[in-house]
Amino acid sequence: MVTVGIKEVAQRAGVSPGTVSNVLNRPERVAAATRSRVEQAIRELGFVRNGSAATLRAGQSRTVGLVVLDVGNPFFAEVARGVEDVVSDRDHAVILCNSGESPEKESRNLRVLAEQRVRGVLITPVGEDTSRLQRLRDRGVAVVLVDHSASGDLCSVAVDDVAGGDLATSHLISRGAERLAFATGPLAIRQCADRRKGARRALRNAGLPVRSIEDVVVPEMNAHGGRLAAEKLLAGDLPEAVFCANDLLALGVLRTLLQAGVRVPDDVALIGYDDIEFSSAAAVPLSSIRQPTYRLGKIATELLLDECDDPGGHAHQQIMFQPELVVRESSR
Amino acid sequence: MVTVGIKEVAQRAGVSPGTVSNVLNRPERVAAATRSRVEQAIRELGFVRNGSAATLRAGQSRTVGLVVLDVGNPFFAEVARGVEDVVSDRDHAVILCNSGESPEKESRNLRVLAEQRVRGVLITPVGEDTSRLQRLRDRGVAVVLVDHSASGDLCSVAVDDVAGGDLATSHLISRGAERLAFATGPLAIRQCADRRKGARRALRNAGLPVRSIEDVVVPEMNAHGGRLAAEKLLAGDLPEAVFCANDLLALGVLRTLLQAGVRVPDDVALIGYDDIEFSSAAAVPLSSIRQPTYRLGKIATELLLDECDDPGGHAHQQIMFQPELVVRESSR
DNA sequence: CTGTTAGCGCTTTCAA
DNA sequence: TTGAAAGCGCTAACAG
Repeated sequence: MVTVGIKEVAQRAGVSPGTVSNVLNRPERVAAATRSRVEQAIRELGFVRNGSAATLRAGQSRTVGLVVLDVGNPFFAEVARGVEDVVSDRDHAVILCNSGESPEKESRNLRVLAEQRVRGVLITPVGEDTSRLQRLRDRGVAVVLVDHSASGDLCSVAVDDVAGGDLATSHLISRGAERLAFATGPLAIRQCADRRKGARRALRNAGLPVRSIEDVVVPEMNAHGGRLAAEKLLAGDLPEAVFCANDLLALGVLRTLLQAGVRVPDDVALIGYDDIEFSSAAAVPLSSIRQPTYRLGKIATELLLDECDDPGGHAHQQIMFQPELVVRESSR
Repeated sequence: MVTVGIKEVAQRAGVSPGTVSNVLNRPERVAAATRSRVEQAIRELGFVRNGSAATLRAGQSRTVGLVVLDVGNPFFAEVARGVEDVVSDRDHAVILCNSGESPEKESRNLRVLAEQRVRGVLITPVGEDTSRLQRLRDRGVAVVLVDHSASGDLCSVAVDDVAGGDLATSHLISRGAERLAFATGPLAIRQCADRRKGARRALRNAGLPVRSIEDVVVPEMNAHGGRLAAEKLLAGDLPEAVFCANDLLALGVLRTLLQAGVRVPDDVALIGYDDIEFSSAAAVPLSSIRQPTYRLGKIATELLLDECDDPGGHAHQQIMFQPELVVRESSR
C-alpha cells in the first residue's frame, strides 16, 4: 500500500502542495488550467485526502455525533435517517452512538465524540441532567437536544407530547366517549407522563371530570403490555374509548379485545401513538398520532450545522413540533 | 476555550509528553506512582486526547464505517445495533452511512470513509459489482459484506434466504397444503428471488410439481402490496396456503383475507418472513421466518476487527446464518 | 495566482 | 522507567 499524499499529487501536477490544498479547499482561487491539471493528477494517483491531518491542522472536523437511546427503535432509526441525509448533503459524516438508556454508556459515547473532535452532537439525553452536555459545549462542541426540550442555552427539537395526548383524547371525546381509559407504560417515562397530561387537558376543555379517564399502567410498552392492559379493562366495566401511549400497546389491546368478542370501534374506540407503519395494517386499522420523526432529525441537524458555521450569530432555538391526528377505522 | 493537550498534562504532572502518551497507550510501561500522578493531572485538566492527531501519527484510526441500504428499515437498524455494541465494547466508533440503494451515494460514502481513514468498512453493497470495494481494500481498509455473500477474497455474513424459503414452504406442505401461492415483491430483489428458489426446492423435495405454487408479484413489499396480492388471490381459486416474502406483505394479505370472510388458517394458512415485532400481535398471530439480525451486525463487526488486528493471519470467512421457523396461529 | 513555510497534537524510536 | 526529538499529512498565512 503506497501512500499517496498531497506532495505526490503536487509533484505529478508540477505545482506546490499549497496549490493542491487550494484546489481541494478553495478551488476558485486557482487558475482553471492549473486546477484541471491537479484534478487529473488526483484522479490518476487515486489520491484521497487524509481527513485526520486536515482536521488536526484546521482544528475542526467534518463529523457530527448522534447519540440515541436505542438505534433498534424505529423512531430513532428514522431520526437517524433524517440526520444522515442532511449531514451527507453537507459533505459531513455521522458518528453513531447508542446509549441504550445507560448514563455510563452515554458518558463514554460523549468522550469518544470529544476525542474525535466532532463539530457538534445531536443527543437524546438519558436523564434530565444536562451538565455533561454543558461540559461538552464548554469545549466548543455544539449540542442540539433531540426529542427533549432545552431551556434557553441550548437548541432543541422535540414533539409536543402534551398536544398529542390532547389531540387523541379530544378526538375520542368528539366521537361521544365519556368514559375513557389511558393505557400506558411507566409514568416515569416523560413521553407517557406528557401524553397523560394532554389527555387530562382535553377532558377539562370538554367539561368532563378528570375521573372520566382511568389510567391503566403496564410495565412494558409493547404488544404484551397491551394484552395485560386489555385484560385489566375486560375485568371491569369496559370504557367507551381507550387511548394507548403507543401503537404497540394499542395493537396488543386491539387483539385482546377482538378475541374477547368486543367490537372495535362499535363497543370500544381505540387510538394509539406513533403511527408506525403496521398500524394501518392491523386487524382494524388503527387511529394514531403521527410524529414528524424524519424532520426531527433533519431540522436538528440543520440547527446544529448552522450553529457550527456561525457560532457568534447563532441564536438558540427550542423547536416544538406539533403531532398530527390520523383517524382510521378503530375510532371512526 | 483553552486547549489542553498532552503537553499541559505533562507539565502539570511534572513528566514529559512521551510519558503521558505512554500512560494513555501502554500504561503498564509506566511506574505506578508516575501513572497516577499523570492520571490525576488528566482529570484535573479535563484532558481529552485529540483523536485526529493520534490517528495521523499512528496511521490508523479507531473507527469503522457502516454503509447500509436504508437506516430507516428495522432490519438495518437492528444490524446497526449489533455493530454499535461490538465497536463500542472495543472502544471504537461507528461512522454511519446510508446509501439509500443509490450507487452514487454509496461511492460518496466510501470516499468519506476513506478520508476518515476508518479501519474497516461493513457494507451491504448496492449492486453486485464489488470492484469499488476492491479498491478500498487495496488502500488497506478491511471490508466485510453484510447480508450479501462474498466469494473468497472477502469476509461476508449473510442469512440463507433459500433455506428460509424452503423452511416456510416445507412447513406449509407438512400441514397438508398442495396448492400454494408465493406473494412477493419484484423478483429482481435478490432476497425475493432466493426465497422463491427455496420454496421451489421444498416442493421438489416433497414430490410436488413446481406448478403447485403460484407467484403473485406486487410492486411494493408493504401492507398495501399485501392487499393487492390478496385481491389477486381472491379473484381466482384460493390456494390452501400463502407464503409471503416479508411480514408486511403478509399482514396486508391477512387483513384483506379476513375482511373477505376467509378464515386463517382454516381456509388459507399464511406465513411471512422477517418476524418483525408486530407479527405476533396481528389479528391472527403470524407465522414467520426469523433472521438473526442483531447477530449479523455483531459477527460481521467481530470479523472486521479481527481482520484489522491481524491482517496477516486473517483468513476470510463467508458466514451463512440459517434462519428459523416460528410457527404461530396463522399456520397452526 | 502560486510557492514557501511553520506548525496542528500526538506517537514512537532511541538514548539516557 | 523516563525524556528528547522527529515527523505523520495537511492547511493557511504570507511572500513573491
